[in-house]
Amino acid sequence: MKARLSASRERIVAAALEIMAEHGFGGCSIAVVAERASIATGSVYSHFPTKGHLFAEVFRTASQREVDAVSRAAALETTVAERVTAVIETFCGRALQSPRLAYALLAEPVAPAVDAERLVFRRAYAEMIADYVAEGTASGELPQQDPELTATALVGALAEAMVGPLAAGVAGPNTVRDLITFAHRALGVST
Amino acid sequence: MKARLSASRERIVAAALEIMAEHGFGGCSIAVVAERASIATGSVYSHFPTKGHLFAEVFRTASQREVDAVSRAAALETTVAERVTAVIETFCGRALQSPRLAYALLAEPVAPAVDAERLVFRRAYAEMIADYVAEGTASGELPQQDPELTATALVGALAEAMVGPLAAGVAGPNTVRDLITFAHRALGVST
DNA sequence: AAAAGAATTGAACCACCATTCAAATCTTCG
DNA sequence: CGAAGATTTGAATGGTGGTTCAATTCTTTT
Repeated sequence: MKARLSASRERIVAAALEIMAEHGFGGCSIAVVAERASIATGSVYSHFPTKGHLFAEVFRTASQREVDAVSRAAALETTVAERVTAVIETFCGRALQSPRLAYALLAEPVAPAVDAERLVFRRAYAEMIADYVAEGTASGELPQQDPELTATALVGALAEAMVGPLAAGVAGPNTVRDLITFAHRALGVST
Repeated sequence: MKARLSASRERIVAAALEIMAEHGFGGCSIAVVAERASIATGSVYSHFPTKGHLFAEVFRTASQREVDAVSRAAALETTVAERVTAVIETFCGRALQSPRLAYALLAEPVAPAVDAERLVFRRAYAEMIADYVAEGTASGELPQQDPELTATALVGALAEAMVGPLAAGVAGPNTVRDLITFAHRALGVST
């Protein structure tokens, strides 16, 4: 019984995730999500108070997955330079693999309730990077700087550099390599 | 007669600009704009086919103004480093002076038709900066790099670094200074 | 000054979609 | 098995706000 309840809740989220990865948030009406989850539209409201709550959770789930993947990749490395390289390669690699999803998470116009989650998403990246930068300045690998600001700016740089390729459907073969160079220079990695 | 026509067209755009600078695009319904312009709601449609067209033009007008101001400031300088400094100072200074407008242009969720103009807006900045970067690599002031990518990444970095302060209403006193340092490092300006 | 044409008015229309709720179905327990 | 309670159904509701259009007002022309 409880199982059935949480099962259909998960089916709703899963259905919404699929649709959003295919068509973005724009294609996600309650009716469409309910149909994909094989339940009635009204039943969605047994599990979520409003559409905003549902899609906030969907956004959170999808973005957590991304942050985790990037975080895991970075953790395998040791120097700040290597970690930032891993962050960029993973971030860009995944974005180019699932462009519709990446666009939805990074840039698609959405309702304010969902937009708030996007700030959290970007801050999660920024905090991860800020930690590495702080390590680097502490150890002397990097010159003195405000880790928060550097990290925020880097996240912005990555996101912006991806939006074009995501819209166009392709990235130049050197985009990722050049972004890594950009980031290393910006951090002050000694060459 | 013709004068009257284009006069009220301009009044519509001016009214929409005011409202958007005060309340963002969210506060801009056709009815509100028409009222501020002292015309009937229906009359808006004698000048613009749809709401999207109107606000695309409004967005274009506002952003052109910003790009021009930044461009003018940069043109007064000579080295790439100084020009980029001028770009950042002008960009951030104006954004912090008119936070509601800056937020609307940079980050506010909007209809897709208007969103398309945002890409143009950001590209205009990126192209300006790309020209300077190309100059710099040609003259040897900067190391070899892809000017387009560097410029795009810098625009993203600036925008992202401003969103927080715009939402909070204030920027740390060192934000602009640190952003300039970030940009100079990223470009490879020799210290 | 009057007729023809253009522009303006603003209330009504309509499409869209989130949200609701009474009826039907299913689950649990005496 | 049958009653009580919980869940699901999906058609109906409602709010929002862009868009339309017949009636009106203004401008131009003769």
